Amino acid sequence: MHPVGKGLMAKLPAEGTQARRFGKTRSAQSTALHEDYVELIADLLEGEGEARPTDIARRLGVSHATAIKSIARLKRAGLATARPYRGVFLTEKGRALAERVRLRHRLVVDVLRALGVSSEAAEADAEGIEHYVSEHTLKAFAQFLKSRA
Amino acid sequence: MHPVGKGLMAKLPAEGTQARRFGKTRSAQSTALHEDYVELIADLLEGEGEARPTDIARRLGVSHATAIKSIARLKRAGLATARPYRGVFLTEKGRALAERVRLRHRLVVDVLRALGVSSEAAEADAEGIEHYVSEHTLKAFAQFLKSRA
DNA sequence: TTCATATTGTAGCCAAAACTACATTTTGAC
DNA sequence: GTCAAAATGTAGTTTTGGCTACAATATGAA
Repeated sequence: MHPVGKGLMAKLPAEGTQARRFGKTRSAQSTALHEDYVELIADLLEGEGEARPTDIARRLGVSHATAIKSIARLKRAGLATARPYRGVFLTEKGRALAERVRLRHRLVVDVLRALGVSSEAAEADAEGIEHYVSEHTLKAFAQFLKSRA
Repeated sequence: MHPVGKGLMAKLPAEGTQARRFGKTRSAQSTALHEDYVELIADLLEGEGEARPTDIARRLGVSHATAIKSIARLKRAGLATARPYRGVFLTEKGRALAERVRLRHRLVVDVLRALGVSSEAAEADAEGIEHYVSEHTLKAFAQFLKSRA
């Protein structure tokens, strides 16, 4: 994927605490969109049997042109396949990503709800939050949920 | 706060569950950068007495040219002031935003730590997560922390 | 005071993600 | 089988956020 960041985290000054608090966010942005699309496509394929650009666009709240362009990027990234007028499908890599994203999404929602956030807000916020939860934090979330089950 | 979202959630198809799970994320992206910059500038002003573009760039891990462009956007947004070769300052609005961002950041970090996430991971993840935590969720976080104090 | 160096600023390029407007293809009703 | 409507695709524009390369300004040592 190597979105943009090449020598980003390379020579950080390491002066004090807030030196490395930033940086990762930037290259993660593009990943977030991929994840949203892949997650939705997986949902559509399961629920409707097919994932058409118009449905994707409607669900994401963007124009169909935007959706089609993003799907092209997904293809370039090796996450999806799509032939003109034939709908969108996920590659093996895409399916794996979708599965990971889905698990993570559920975990984040569950944690938020456990903390007293309403279902609606939990769903809404998780959509943004989930893209920034590291593996480490994810594990902590799982353990927390298990401990209070 | 009303970050950007105007008519986004307006005419959603409301078909089933995952209809409104997306959308907000998109327009929130630009806000996140503003928040990062304002937060950092406030830190620098407090800690160093001044916020120079080069320091900002280094801390954010971007080139100084990028930082300067972003500072220009901050100015356009009424969050900062800056005169050539004179450093960057925050407007009243900018300071208010910085304060809100800082509070929220601390709250997110504290919650993550309370859930068993290490300090380092909590700091790192919070940097991404914080931009997507709604007021509602923020309140729940505060209450959760209070309840287990 | 001069001048090298560091800082700051400007210009120009690129890719992503959004849009509108227009063109093409499919599909379903007839 | 035709043809209108819906779906899909394409083109061109904008803003953001990133970069490199180059120009201009400050600053500090000598």
